[in-house]
Amino acid sequence: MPRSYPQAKSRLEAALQALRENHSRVTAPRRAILKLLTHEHGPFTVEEVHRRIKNAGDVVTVYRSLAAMEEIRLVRRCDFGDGAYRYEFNMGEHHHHHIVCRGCRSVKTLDFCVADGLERMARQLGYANVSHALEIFGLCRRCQKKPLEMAGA
Amino acid sequence: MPRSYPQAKSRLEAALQALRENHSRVTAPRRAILKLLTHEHGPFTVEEVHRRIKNAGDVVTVYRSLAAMEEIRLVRRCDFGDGAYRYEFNMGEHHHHHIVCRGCRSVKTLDFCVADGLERMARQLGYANVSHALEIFGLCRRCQKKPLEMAGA
DNA sequence: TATTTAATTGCAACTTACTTGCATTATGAA
DNA sequence: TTCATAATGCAAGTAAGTTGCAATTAAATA
Repeated sequence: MPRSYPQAKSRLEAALQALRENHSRVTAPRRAILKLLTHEHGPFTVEEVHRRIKNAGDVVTVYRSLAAMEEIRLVRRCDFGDGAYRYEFNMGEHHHHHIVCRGCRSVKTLDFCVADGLERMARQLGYANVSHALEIFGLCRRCQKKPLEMAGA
Repeated sequence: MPRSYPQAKSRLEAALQALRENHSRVTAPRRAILKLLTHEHGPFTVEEVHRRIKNAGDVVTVYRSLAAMEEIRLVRRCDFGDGAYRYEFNMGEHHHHHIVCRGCRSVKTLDFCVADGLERMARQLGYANVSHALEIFGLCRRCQKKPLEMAGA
């Protein structure tokens, strides 16, 4: 059940504005991609974005658009370790993490982070440009009842 | 500079024993792979393991051997988000994490974990079979001086 | 508004990491 | 020593993502 964000429209407008400010162009595919990402709870694989959108154009366009958006920090790429990267809208929102169901791949968002201390430590160890990736995996309640979907468990 | 583990030999013996106890067979490729993993500081990609070993046989064999070893928890797979999984020897050792240089891909091991609390929380939220993936990325001191290697930065 | 330029797209071909099927080989239990 | 079956090697196959290039088009400028 696609959950809609509040203020999705203004988020979309802000995103398009950010594109323009970065000498990127607002095209039909990009508009459609951002509409999906700002209106529904992701993250989405490239394939999902492409499938769910009418004017998203070629899949290659989706790849390239998302890469461009990631570069200007409109979108964040996450890695659930299952062979396909996922993208979620992340414009200035604070850092957060996910709990990912190994069965149905549903995602719960945690709005805090426990790894700030680790980043600080890495900086003290002399690293620059520090970041981190943290994902929690498990089997959600529904999937615990459906043994067949327990692929990755 | 490959750093050698203390007690590497006994670790290797224990690993071979674990193979046998799991109805797996000790073959030349597997012996060679485990020798590398127990004697040098990883983690290594499949390609690295294959390249560095004389009797490792076909790359397919390395893929299959490492997968088999992962299944019986002799080896842990980690994901630095750069398109190739890495494997490290991890036989009963406690859970830990890495700081990975985005330049040279060198790895520093942290012998503790901050995500236990998160796992507990996920379980309270109803998830079963909980695990997590956490990696820290940064540019190590050496790579900060060599701008050309800053590929992923 | 018309012109211009450079970003974006679509297509097709390619790369890379990894997997699978199957006949052959060889480990280790009996 | 025999023998079941685990593991290997080879070749072919996937699947995700990338690249080159000509055609298109957004938006800056005249």
